[in-house]
Amino acid sequence: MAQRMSNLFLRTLRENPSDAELPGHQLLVRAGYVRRAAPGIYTWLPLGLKVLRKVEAIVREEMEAIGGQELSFPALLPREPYEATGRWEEYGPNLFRLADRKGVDMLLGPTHEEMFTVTVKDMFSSYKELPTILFQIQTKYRDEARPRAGLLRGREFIMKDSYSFDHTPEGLEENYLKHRGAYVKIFDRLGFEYVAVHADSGAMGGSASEEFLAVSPHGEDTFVRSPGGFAANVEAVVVPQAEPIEVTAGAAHVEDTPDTPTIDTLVAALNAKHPRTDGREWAAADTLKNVLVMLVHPDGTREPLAIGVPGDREVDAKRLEAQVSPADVEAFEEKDFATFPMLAKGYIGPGVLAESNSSGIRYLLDPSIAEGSAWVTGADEPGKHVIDLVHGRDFTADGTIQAAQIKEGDPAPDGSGPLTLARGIEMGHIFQLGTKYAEALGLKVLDENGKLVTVTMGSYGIGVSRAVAAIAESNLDELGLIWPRHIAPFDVHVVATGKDASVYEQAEKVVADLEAQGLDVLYDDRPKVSPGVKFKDAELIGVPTIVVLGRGLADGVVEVKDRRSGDKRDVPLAELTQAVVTDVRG
RNA sequence: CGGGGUAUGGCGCAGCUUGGUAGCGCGUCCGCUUUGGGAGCGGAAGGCCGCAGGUUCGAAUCCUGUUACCCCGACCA
Repeated sequence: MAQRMSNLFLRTLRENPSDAELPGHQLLVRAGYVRRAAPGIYTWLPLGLKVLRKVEAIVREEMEAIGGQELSFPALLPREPYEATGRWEEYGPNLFRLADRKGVDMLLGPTHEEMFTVTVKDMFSSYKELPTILFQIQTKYRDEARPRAGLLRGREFIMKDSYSFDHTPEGLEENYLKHRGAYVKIFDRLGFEYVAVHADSGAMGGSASEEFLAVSPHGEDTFVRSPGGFAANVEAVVVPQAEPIEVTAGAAHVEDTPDTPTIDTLVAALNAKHPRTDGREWAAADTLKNVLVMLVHPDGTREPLAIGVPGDREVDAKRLEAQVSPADVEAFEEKDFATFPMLAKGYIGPGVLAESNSSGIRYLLDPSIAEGSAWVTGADEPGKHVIDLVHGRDFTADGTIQAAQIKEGDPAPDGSGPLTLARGIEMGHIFQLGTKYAEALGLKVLDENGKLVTVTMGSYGIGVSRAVAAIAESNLDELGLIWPRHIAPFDVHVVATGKDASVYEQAEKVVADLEAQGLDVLYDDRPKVSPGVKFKDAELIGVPTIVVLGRGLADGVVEVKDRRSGDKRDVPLAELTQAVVTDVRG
């Protein structure tokens, strides 16, 4: 049955809600698709639910096409499996915890690795039952410190998560590639620009890992692309180790550089008081900045770490976190400086850093810092810097770390040219998890030789509700949403205008004919609503084809509008159904 | 957790400086008119002004405290 606007549970808003920021999210609220119930928690109204179901259907189809079997775990989970893997503790405040009436700890599932693993363990005991792909499309809960951007980062959200189970690395690889193929098909169908990037597998462990990012300036992830087609999340970019260069600098010498605690002030002072002899000016890139952070390991122990990067770069917090995971990174505070009196804040240099020096603090360098290169850096005394300090000659570090900020124009790891930076929204993540959870929960099967082997797993996620938001963000104009056809809540939006009863009678026939062709029709039958309101609502709601019955009927024609292009054409009544079917089905 | 901002009817906002009957637009309901670009006129319903204390004859408004929400950052498969 066609959905009549007179009977649709919908209220469109003329003005943007004050708590919505992103254009797509504003429109989803204004057009009556979703409504905020609590911070980061949204109600799916009828229109929104129809869209969500369509996205789910696409994901489900492609998962089934690679042999995935759907199941559904509870959202409300027992503590025990999460205790066994350590995540009851590790997840920290992001985990929604609750207790039942007997005081037994429960949680709302933030992700379901444990449940999949435990369930497969309960049911399988032989390699003959592998490989298996299981998936669910399910509501997840994470008590994010700061939910934002509507559906893009909520505390309740819908995710497809699947897991593959194999007893050999080859099997895992194969399932990983199957998922990769399915993901390409899914994202090709969803209707936003996306890019698959190399990712950091981070705290989840595992090796091969790729993220599918929706390209968007509103994204929270930064990724790089090279002219040669290399693409990676900045967290996963590996800066190559610079080749040693010939030492050309003279002997290192300490100079007075009063009041130069920052790179900017240092560079200015150098150019004023200690100009270079080769004719060019000092630049931030000539300086070596030594940044101190405090690592907090999962067992609670704290370890200071010094990172040396060229002065024209920051330490990228996300890259650093990815490198030191599972440890957390905290700021190096005044009280920490107090315990290391040899550290002169603002003038810290390699002279006291490294495990073999007075501070004993582990000192890691950015790999772009070549052996033989000369630097201006802190002399470990307030108001003093050392010039021409040469890496390998005058100082050494304990190793290197991939933590420096990546900049637009940096050379690409594949050697194809300069990197470009862009932002993206993480829509999917696939990675080879390996045995982390199987090990922790004892998921083993008997192999061909009758020996117990730990099952190796792959983990694959897609943000389903986030996908709805991403589609909205990339399919809109100043008038409203513009859904891709296979995502739209309806195939066609029929608008009857005017007060003449014959228009509505004709519209009923048109609607019936379109439905007879199998189309899903939204019919604006509201009798006392002015045409302008109906047009605005239709544009806001964003069904891709809009059929308008009104004044043209006198000449036997009906207007067919393409929402995306704005093109309008008059079609004779007799040809209308066929014309619309052609538009909708391509 | 740091910084900034806001809490007044379903939505968007004004009023607060200088205390004195709680207002506007949109939406909703009734009537008449109107019907190709968010209609007009007339009528109506709907608000413990976030919460708690305090000052005052009197507090949306002043004072103290508190909570919530939004934005930026930190954080975040």
